[in-house]
Amino acid sequence: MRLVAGSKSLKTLLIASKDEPSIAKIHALMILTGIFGHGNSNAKLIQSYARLGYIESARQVFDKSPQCGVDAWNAMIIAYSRRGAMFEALSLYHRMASEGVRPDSSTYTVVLKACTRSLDLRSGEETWRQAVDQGYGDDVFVGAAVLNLYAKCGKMDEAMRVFDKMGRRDLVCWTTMITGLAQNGQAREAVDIYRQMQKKRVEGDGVVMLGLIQACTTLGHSKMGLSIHGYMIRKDIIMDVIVQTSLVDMYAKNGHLELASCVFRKMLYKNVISWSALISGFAQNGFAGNALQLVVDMQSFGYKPDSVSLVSVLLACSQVGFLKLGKSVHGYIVRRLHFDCVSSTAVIDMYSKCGSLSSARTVFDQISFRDLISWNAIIASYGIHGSGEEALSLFLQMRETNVKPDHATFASLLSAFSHSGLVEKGRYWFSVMVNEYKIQPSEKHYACMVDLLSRAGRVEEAQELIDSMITEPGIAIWVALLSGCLNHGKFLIGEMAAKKVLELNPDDPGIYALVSNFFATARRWDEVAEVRKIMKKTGMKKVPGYSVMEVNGKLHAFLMEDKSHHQYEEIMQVLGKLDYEMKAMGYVPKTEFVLHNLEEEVKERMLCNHSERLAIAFGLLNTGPGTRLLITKNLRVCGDCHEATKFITKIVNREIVVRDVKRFHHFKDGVCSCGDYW
DNA sequence: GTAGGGTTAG
Repeated sequence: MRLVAGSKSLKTLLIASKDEPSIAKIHALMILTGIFGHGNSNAKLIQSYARLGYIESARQVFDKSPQCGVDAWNAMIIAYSRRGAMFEALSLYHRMASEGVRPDSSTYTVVLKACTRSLDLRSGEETWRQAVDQGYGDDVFVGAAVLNLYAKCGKMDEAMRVFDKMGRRDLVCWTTMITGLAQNGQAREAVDIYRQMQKKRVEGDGVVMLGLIQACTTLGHSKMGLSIHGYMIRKDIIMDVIVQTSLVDMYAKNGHLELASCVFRKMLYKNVISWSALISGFAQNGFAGNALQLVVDMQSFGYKPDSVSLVSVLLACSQVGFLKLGKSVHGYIVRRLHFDCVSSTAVIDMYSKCGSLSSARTVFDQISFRDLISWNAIIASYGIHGSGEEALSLFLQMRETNVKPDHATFASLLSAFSHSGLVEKGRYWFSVMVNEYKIQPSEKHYACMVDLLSRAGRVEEAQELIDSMITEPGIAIWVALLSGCLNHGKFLIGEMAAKKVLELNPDDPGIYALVSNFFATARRWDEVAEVRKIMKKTGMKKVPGYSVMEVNGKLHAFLMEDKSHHQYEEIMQVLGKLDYEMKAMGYVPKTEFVLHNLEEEVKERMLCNHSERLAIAFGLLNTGPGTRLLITKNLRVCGDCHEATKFITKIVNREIVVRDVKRFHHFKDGVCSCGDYW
């Protein structure tokens, strides 16, 4: 090998080197030629070692250098910071002063970055003060770094204060503000800053657009998202994989799954994150089947699902009650990936929604770190299974920890009380939430309380609570009151609630179905017709009810009156036989749960064709005697099916678990765990 | 000036 003398060419070689031995060779050459120790050659060596992850070798160069310039110190600090070794990065920075090396703009920038990575606000602010002292207060790089520190620590007020005082702002400073606001739930303010930026004639790039897209995602503002997308195309702004992924995410989260898929298909370079964005979009919008299919597709394209994409799979499993798949995903994450706080919470949620409350609890008890959301998940689990007492006991355990309950914790707790009919406990903890925790009750909390009271038949008290509200009660509250009135035959208050509901122009067909059910129960057929007319006019159709059941690791879905099933004849035979036996035991069909004004006999037929009945019959046909059946329904279970299922458990001597959109019903020996509160 | 701003999940 010919000796390469020039320091410049050695540095070029350094940049090209791909492994430790080749850097070491150049390192040796530098020592031989006497270049090492001059200029910033040691800084370049440190950078090269660090770039490939050889941080110990980098440190050796640093320690063995006769003297280190600021570049070498900076390179070493960056190396530690990138590796996540914040303590080493900071202690090097603190050592600089005693070794007589003056930090430069880069030093402050990278140290601030290190503090941001570890969310160390105190050290960050101290570094920022020192930077200002040393005359770097107007440096845009240092400025952007401190803005980002505040943004990542959730201190947007502080960021804004610094931003307002900045003499010079470049694109990165603007972007940091826009992204920071968007990620801290201040999406409108993010858009305001962008408008200011436009006024100053600063041209945005893809990263700015990404911040705006995130703002649209949280605002649910698909129109603006669409126009940003169009703007990028018109202005030829480069959309890399990150920007494109954020578009997929934005469209998917706003429910425009066709647009999301369209952007996704056109992406030339995809990665696991882009796949995950699309998968979670489908899962979150309730398209569990599509989400699961996408995971299969992803693998056939050579992408391995990671814990993030698997969390979406778990969500999909939760939605359809696919316990078998959920279990294997759980096993896979534990064995092969990182079972962190997020994935363990998703697993807890999956087990609980797939009917295995005890497995959910086991996972919860085993995990080493529990944050607010893990606690909320386990409390909510007991709630939907109707164990209000156990939900409360977990809440009391949570109070012993450092994790502070939030509005969602109380929403789950109150709803747990509601499902268990624990009215007094609900009243008590509602007041604790307000008085001790100073949590302003939201619409959701009021809805829970109204639900709790009116489920228990105390609709007058519920109405009093509504009257005490400072804010205008929203639709969820009137709906809760109305369902209570429907279940307890309180037609006077019910009528008032029904009118309020209709005034608020709900866009959910399920709500119209409830109003219509209410009037049907009151035998007010004119009003029923009126509601149906509104539904027709606004082009709304009742969401078709369906039930899903897993048998032998495969999912089977049933729609109401589903004749397409290959076992339809056998299913009808089973139902006919059950119907006969049920009636002999005293079962009377509750035909008031049918929407239409039809002949009694037709109504009865429609009832026994409800999707959950078909699923039960299918389960009885295809599983061994004594096997527990788990059925997942997309709507609330109807009152008649609820009654019938109780009879069926007695006849066939089986446990039947039905999960509806609100909670679990464990039917056994003619009784339901909900105690007929639901 | 490979120093600062960026993607998915409970």
